[in-house]
Amino acid sequence: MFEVLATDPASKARRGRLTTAHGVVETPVFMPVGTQGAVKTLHPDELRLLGTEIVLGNTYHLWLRPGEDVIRLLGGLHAFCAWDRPILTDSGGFQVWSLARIRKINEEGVKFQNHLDGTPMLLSPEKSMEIQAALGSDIAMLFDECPPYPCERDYAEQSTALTTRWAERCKSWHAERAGEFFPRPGERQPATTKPTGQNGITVKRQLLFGIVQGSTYADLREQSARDLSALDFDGYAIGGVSVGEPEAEMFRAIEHSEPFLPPHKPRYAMGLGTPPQMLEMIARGVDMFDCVHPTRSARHGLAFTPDGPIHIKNAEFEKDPAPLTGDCHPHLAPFSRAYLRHLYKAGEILALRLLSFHNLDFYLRLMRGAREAIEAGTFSDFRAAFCERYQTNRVP
RNA sequence: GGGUAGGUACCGAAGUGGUCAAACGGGGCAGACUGUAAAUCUGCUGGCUUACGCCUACGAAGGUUCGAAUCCUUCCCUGCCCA
Repeated sequence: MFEVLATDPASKARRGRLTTAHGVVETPVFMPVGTQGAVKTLHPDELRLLGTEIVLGNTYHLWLRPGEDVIRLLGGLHAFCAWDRPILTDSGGFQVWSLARIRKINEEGVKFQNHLDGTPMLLSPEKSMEIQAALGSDIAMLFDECPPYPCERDYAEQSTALTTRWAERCKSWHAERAGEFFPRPGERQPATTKPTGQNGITVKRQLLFGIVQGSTYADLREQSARDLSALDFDGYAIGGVSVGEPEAEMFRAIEHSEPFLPPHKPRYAMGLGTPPQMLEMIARGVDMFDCVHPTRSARHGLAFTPDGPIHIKNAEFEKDPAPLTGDCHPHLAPFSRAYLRHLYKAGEILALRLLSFHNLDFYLRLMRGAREAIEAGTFSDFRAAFCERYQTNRVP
């Protein structure tokens, strides 16, 4: 399922290949976020044009609307949103943390009122697994409890233990029942489009990833990583990051978890990060990322460039004839900064689409660059050069 | 020509004696955004000043008053109605 193809001599960076039911994912990889079954503003053709290998969907949001039954009836999430490449679904644990107003966590699961109409609901490990199986994602995330930052030691300890117990329940349910949903009875084998490479491996089941918690406590991170490793998941995420903690804590969360995860399984840093952060994470042994930053920031007028992000709405670009970057994607190359600024300020939807496309291109290209650098054994130079330019040469 | 309603900051629009450099929108300028309740949110927006503060300002000019965007006089301009 996951092969490590090359490693960087000067860091923990790995070049890998993850095989799922809907195709191969080359790592390190960035996964655009498509919470409600859509990467906001973009057509699947555009995602393919970008070379997107895998996208995210969200259990919580799709459960509430339109409901997993609807999606199952329409042929599963891939068919529903016309995306034939891999999909990873997040379990809903994060949403329970981030938006459910009134929530009560107990051993069984989380009781809360949903954000749409306040209906009382219960999300449990089994329910999350069931929804994800019904959606038919290639990778399901286990249902965890994402503690806030900062987090008291006592709470973190209990929360981490709970996540581990839930992990066992997720695994049991998944092992016993996911097959009823996935692969879907009668579903024809997906016409897998393998973005790069072919490895002859076929996967006919939904993969399941564990999520390491432990907040900012090194020993809890270690314990969590060890406990989850013992459960033998297909991959391991590091959770409880991107919840408002300082960047240093984010890196420490990785450093405290990674050594205790099996080296032959993919590692996924949930919800991260900025371009330099991702390279730092790769150097610490992370293989997979997802983040709303490139797409949300795009909708707010931020465009990524090798010299750092720029606010396209700023007056300095009013008459700037240059494209966003010197080596723009051909899809974006015809457009000047002045035009993009105009579109944004005029409230034209096209601005949001073009900037989303551009930012994802920037992220995906950064990952391709990292992969090539790891293969070439030059990742450390690549990382240093990128970060140096990104952070110091802010040029309009 | 007569009547009538008005002229407030970049625009629209409140305010009708002191707490007004003037509410609120828009526009403009800047910032934030990390497992997406986000095409969202925040700050600034007369001049000088780090600030205290000072200066200039509610069509124009005079006046009343301790004090005027607010009251009085005249003038200029605009909308509408009548001739």
